[in-house]
Formats: sequence, structure tokens, C-alpha cells
Amino acid sequence: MSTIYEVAALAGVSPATVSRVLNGVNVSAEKSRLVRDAAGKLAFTPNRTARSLRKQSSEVIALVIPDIENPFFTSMARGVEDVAQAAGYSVVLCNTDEDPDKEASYLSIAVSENMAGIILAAASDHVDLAPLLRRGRPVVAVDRGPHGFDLDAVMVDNIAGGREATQALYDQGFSRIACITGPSDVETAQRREHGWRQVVIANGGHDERYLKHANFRVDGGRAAMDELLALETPPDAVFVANNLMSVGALQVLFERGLTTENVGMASFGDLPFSTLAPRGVTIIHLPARHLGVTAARLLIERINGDDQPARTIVLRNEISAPTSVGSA
Amino acid sequence: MSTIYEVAALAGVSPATVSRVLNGVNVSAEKSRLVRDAAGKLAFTPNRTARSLRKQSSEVIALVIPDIENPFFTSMARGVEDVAQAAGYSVVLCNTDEDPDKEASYLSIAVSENMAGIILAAASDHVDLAPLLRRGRPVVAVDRGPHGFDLDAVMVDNIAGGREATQALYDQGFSRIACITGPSDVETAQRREHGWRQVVIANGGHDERYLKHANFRVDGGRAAMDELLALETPPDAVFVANNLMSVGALQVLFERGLTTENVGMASFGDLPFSTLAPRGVTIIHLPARHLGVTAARLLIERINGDDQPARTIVLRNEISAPTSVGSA
DNA sequence: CTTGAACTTGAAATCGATTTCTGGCAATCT
DNA sequence: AGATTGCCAGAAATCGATTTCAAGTTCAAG
Repeated sequence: MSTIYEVAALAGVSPATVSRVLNGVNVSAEKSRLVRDAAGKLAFTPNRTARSLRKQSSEVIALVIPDIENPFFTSMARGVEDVAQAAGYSVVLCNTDEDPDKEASYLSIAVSENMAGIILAAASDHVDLAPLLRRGRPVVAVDRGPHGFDLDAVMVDNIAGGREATQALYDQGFSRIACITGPSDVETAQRREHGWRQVVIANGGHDERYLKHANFRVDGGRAAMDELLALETPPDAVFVANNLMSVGALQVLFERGLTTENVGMASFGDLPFSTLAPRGVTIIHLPARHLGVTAARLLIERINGDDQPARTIVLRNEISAPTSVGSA
Repeated sequence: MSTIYEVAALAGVSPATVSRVLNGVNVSAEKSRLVRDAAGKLAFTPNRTARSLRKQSSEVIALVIPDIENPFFTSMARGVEDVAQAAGYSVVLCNTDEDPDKEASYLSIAVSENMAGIILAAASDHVDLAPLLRRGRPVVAVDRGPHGFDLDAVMVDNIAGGREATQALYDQGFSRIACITGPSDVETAQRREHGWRQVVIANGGHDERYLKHANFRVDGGRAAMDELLALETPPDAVFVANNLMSVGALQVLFERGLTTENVGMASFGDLPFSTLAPRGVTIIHLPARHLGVTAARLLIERINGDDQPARTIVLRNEISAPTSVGSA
């Protein structure tokens, strides 16, 4: 690998001039050509580490997500990537596994690697962003809010979604509606549950035994559904607060020979590869890709020096009723 | 953010000593304590960019994959991450979208960011790894082979898998067996097709119109299935060479009111969230996570200086017959 | 003809760590 | 006692780019 010094030597100019040519600063046409020729001949690629050390910033943005195996987040990642790529940034994906320690570690790496900015779907309520912000690194919160920090955020309306989903189940004729939500210290879990609670209370159907907390994964959905069905008076419908738990809940249903006509279901978030999914499930569709696109746009604006007050953007969810229930 | 110089000043020692304490080199207990105290007081984190510039290497490994939205690859990523994490490395995920240019760009970034090593599921047959290898950066090929380079590789047996899947369809009583495979310049696509071809020829059922190339995604599977069903004499079964295309093919089937009893199906690779998937599909299960784990182990051995000749590890696939067809 | 504004260019400082080189000091061996 | 070995720690060089500073040119205005 060649350095700027070797290019300079071959072109017969100073390293400073080579740097200027590379960065498009005023240089005479002739020297510019000399440098380009030399660089081509040596297959020169500037060392990003050195550049980043000097400039105190790199063209990399970090996307920190809690579960890389959840299609919701990979879809979001795609959105981020497409925007970032077009703006000349590369994206590194950091998977925290909902673990605050892993999250802290990745954030600290982001600082010490001089990354240009961070898009964060926070694992914990208690992230410490102070070191990042002190260094002037822009951070955009996505999916999960900016816990006490003054940040741009891109969200969906979790409470409204929880309400709509629950109401839809009542509208379909169910009356004992349970809720399987995520870990109690995760904001999205709290809010979706909150939406459910509002509606069941309004309908006089509130029963605290119908509320289950689980991890946001398939096995969590399974376990919670098992518990619900084991109750003395099991619910006749369930609002499940994320896509993967819905998969788990459906598995349990089918394994017991039940269908969504016996036990109604509404899922917050599209079932992954949903065309393989059973009909009869009400879905709150989340604009996953669009969340990513929007977050990336905001971040890049901030990187480019925009310093207006922090914005929170709430994207709309769409609800789709099940196709067969009601018609059959 | 504080630097090693500030820590040195506060501790009353030289920067060199601070560095030595951080790296566990011989330093007297007393100075060591002074340095630790000072570092703690300043919340000092070493600047990775500077370290990496000097050491000519970082603790980051790049995982380059063609499709981040494919659960096969994210599952592999999880495997890589777990091993890397435990060994003190962080993993950055690079999504090439099967685009050789994006791939080349990410590989070049990997070099110029001094990354410790690369795990590559190559998009194209014609990757140029020479610059990487010249710099002594270890590269491990995963899922797709090392095209002409002398690399460690971790693979599954694509030809055997194609054969088994096709044979299973014959065994289930189907006779006109089509193949939906990936892009013709992707090695895994070629080999899975090759396995299919061997078996259909052996059974005297070869018909070139039954071979379709598509991209490795859901829409590719849809398009190919549409074309197959539009043939004068459509096939009565299909071997689909990857998981996402199987999803697409199944969609088309169901939309036309057909089932896997009318048109048999075998999928190379688990259907994503397969418990939602229809029964009646023969599956070649791929050890996705294990591929990642193995690749990461090999890579870390190389990073640590192992220089035995290149190894190729082939992991076993398992086939599972459909549960309902044949029993029903 | 002089002055200075505008533009190129190179030398050298800089980013923040690691590492080599070297000197000082104490312990060990003749 | 004198020579040798070994350890510790500071000064300075180093990684490879960018950027500041200052010098040298050219050209137009006064």
C-alpha cells in the first residue's frame, strides 16, 4: 500500500500538494495531472485511519440496534444504509442484543473511532449519551425515544397503535383481550401496553392477569402465550406488541390445534415474510424502512452542521384488518 | 475527551508510561496505580484511531454479506458476532446487495481502516482480494468459495444438497421437477442447480425449460414461479435454491389456490420463521449460525498468526421431509 | 515603477497513540 | 571493587494523512 509521500515523490511535488489534489483544493492543472497519474500508477488509496485521526471525524456512521435477527430492524437498517451510502457514508451495524453493557461498549467505540454520527435504537432507558454529545457527535434516536437527552428522534405512535389494535379486536367481536408486551424497562413495550390498557379499561374488560411481559423474541411470545392459555379463564384474543412475539404466539396456537378464529390476534408490527403468515391476524404495519431513511436524513443534516432545536418525527402506522375473519 | 498526555500530566509520569500501563507492560506498581487513578478521574478512553494508525491494525473485523435482509445471513452474522465479541473484536456488517462495486468499495474501506480481518460471502466471482492479502490481512470465505485465492473457506455442500432435495421430490412421487436457482454468476446458485441437474438427468426427466434463474430474493422467486406455471406443461414440483425465493414461490402457489400437494416443493435453506410456513415443503436445513461461528474462529486464528495452509471446511446439511405430504 | 492582492506551493506542525532508543539505577556475578 | 545484567521510565520518532504558516509568483491597479 502506498502512502501520500510515495505519490508525492513520484509526482515530484510535496505531500501537501497531493493532499490538496485529493481534496479538491486549488492546485494548478499541471501538478494536478502529475499527482493523478502518480496516484493511479501506485494504485494509491488514502489511509482512512490517518485521515480520521487528523480530521477528528470519519465517514462512518454507526447504527446501533437491539436485535439484528429481527426483520423490523434489518429493514430499518436497509433504509439507513441506502441514504447514508448515497451521501458518501458507510454504515456499521452494531447489535446490542438488548444488553446495556454491549450498548455502552459500542457507543464508546463509536466515540473513540471518531464516527461521524450515531443512529440509536436504545436497549436501555439509561443510556449515557453525555460523552458522545460532549464531543459534538450527532445522535438520532430511532424507534425508541431520547431518554432525557435533547436529540432528534424518529418514532411511531406506540400508544395509538396499541389502542387501534385492541379496539380492532373488540370490533371483531372478542371481549377478553390479553396483551403480550416486551420487557418492562423498554419504552416501546410500555407504550404499546399503555394503549391496550386504555382501551380495555374503556370497555370495562381490564384484567391484570391478561398482561404478560416477555422478551421481544419468538420464545418470549411462546412462553407468554402458553401462560395465557393456561389461565382459568383464558383470553379470547391477544394483542401482541411485536412481530417476533406474534410468531411465537401463533406457533403455540397452532400447536394446540387452535386458530385465530378461536383466539383473535393483533400484532404490533408486520409478521416477518407475512405472506407465509396465517390470515386472521390484525396487523399494525410499521414503516420500518422509512424510519431508517428518515433517521439517516436527520443525522446527515446534523453532521453537515444543522443545529436547529431537536425535532421529533412521528411516522404514521397503518392498520390492516384480517382478511378472513369477519368475511368467513 | 482526554488524551494520554493529560493522563500523564495528572499522574506525573510520561505518556509512554501511561501507554505501558494500558497495555500491561512492565511498570512499577506505584506508577501503575498513579496512572490508573488519573485515568479513572479523567474518564479516559484511548483513541482507537490513533492506536490503529500506529499499530497498523484495529480490533474490528468486517463481515461482508450480500443481503442483510435475508435471515440466513443475519443468523450467520449472529454466529460471527458471538465468537468475535468473546475474543475482544467488534464486528462491522457490510451489506453489498450482491453488487460487485459496493463490495469492492467495502473491501477497500476494510484495508484503509486497518481492519484486523475480513469474513466474506462474496457477491461476485471476480473479487480482487490481492490488495488485502498483500497487506497481510486475513480473509475467510464463507458460504461462497474463495475464487481462485488461497483462503480458508467455510461452506455447505451445495451440489449434494441440490441432489438430495431433488431426489426427495422424486421419492415423494413427483416427476416433472423444475429448478429455480440464483443469478448465473453466483457460485452457490450454479452448484445447487448442478445437483438438481444430475438427479433429473439420472431420472430421465431433464427439461431445460424447467430451469429458471432469478435474483436470490422474494420477488425473484415469484417471477420464476409465475413463468414456470405459465409453461405449456408446467412442472409438478420445484426445487428452489434459496430460502427467500421459496417464500416467493409459495406466495404464487397460494395466490393461485394451489398447495404443495399439487406442486411439490423443496427449499435449499430454512424458510424464515418457518413455524409459520406451510407444511409440505422439503427443507435442506443450513447451519447458518454455525457457518458464522466457524468462519469467525478460523479468522481469529489467522489474526493471531496461524499460518498453516488454507483450509476448507464443509459443514453438513440436514434434510427434513415434509410432515403432511406422504402421511396424509 | 511600486504596491499589494490573489494564488500556488512546500516545510513543518498536528492529531493521539505506540515503540524504539537511551540513560539511570539497583541487584548480581567475578 | 568493578563489571555485567536487568528493569524502569522518559525523550523522541513514528504511523499517514491534513492544515497552518510562510515564501515565492504573477498580475493588475495606482
